[in-house]
Amino acid sequence: MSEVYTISQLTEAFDVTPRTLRFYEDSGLLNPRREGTRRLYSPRDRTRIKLILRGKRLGFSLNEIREILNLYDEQGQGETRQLEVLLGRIGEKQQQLFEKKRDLEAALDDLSSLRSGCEERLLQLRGKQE
Amino acid sequence: MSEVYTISQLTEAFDVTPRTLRFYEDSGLLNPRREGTRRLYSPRDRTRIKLILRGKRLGFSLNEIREILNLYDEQGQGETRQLEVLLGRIGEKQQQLFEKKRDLEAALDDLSSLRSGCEERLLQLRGKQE
DNA sequence: TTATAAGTTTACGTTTACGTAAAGGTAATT
DNA sequence: AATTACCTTTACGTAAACGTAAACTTATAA
Repeated sequence: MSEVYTISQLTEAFDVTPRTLRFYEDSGLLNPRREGTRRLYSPRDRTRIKLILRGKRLGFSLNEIREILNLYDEQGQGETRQLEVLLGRIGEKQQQLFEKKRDLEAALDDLSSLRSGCEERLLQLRGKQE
Repeated sequence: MSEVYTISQLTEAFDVTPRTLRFYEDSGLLNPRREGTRRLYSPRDRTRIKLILRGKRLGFSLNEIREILNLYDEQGQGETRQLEVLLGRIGEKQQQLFEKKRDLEAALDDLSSLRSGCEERLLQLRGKQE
């Protein structure tokens, strides 16, 4: 359980280049501490990278991903009003994800139909052939 | 049931600019017929636009989307070998979508947990307050 | 002690997916 | 006849998300 990671450990783990992690840092998505000039990433940084990359795979921009990460950050400040606002923003993001889920399921349905059609056609062709 | 659409009809329907549709055409994703110089889009073009935009929302690049559209196109050429290859490619795309679905569900789970935590915290605060 | 490996900053380059004029054609109103 | 609406092509501009090269530092290995 090493508490910290070097940049190369994380680039290997997530299959990204150093440039990518530095770019995310420039964009304000990561904040590794420094040992001299070297970056040292914490487990927290690591999970943030995981969230960033997952967000990218789902088609979110880095700006949208920043909003999501902020949700996790602002959770600590336990002030009633803050929490209420936060809950609203969480709800919006959930809504966005639900919409994506609908899109995804529609796409899966389309591909299933296409597949069925092909399989059927293939059976017919093989029937004729024998 | 008008069989054809002008560019402005489709830009309104899908909330995109003319530039976007022309760009998709330049990219080889659409092929509207022409009446003189004007573009006339068929129902087929229309459904292709729908597929393109859905693909974009799911984080696919236009190149990846082209691959998907090609699956639909090549379906007609009923030659056994062709269909077998096609079925393989359909399977790959389905696989990609399943992976995205896993990502999506993980993201939804995370947000649900975050939400629960906030709601719990909020209840505690309101308990103290009264 | 001199490579070698791993890290750093700086800065220009590149791809994708369009945005945004500019300059013009055509068809229906006014 | 001239305005208006809608369309066209051409072409340069732009934001996002990095890639890539150059020039340099620091620590470990040979």
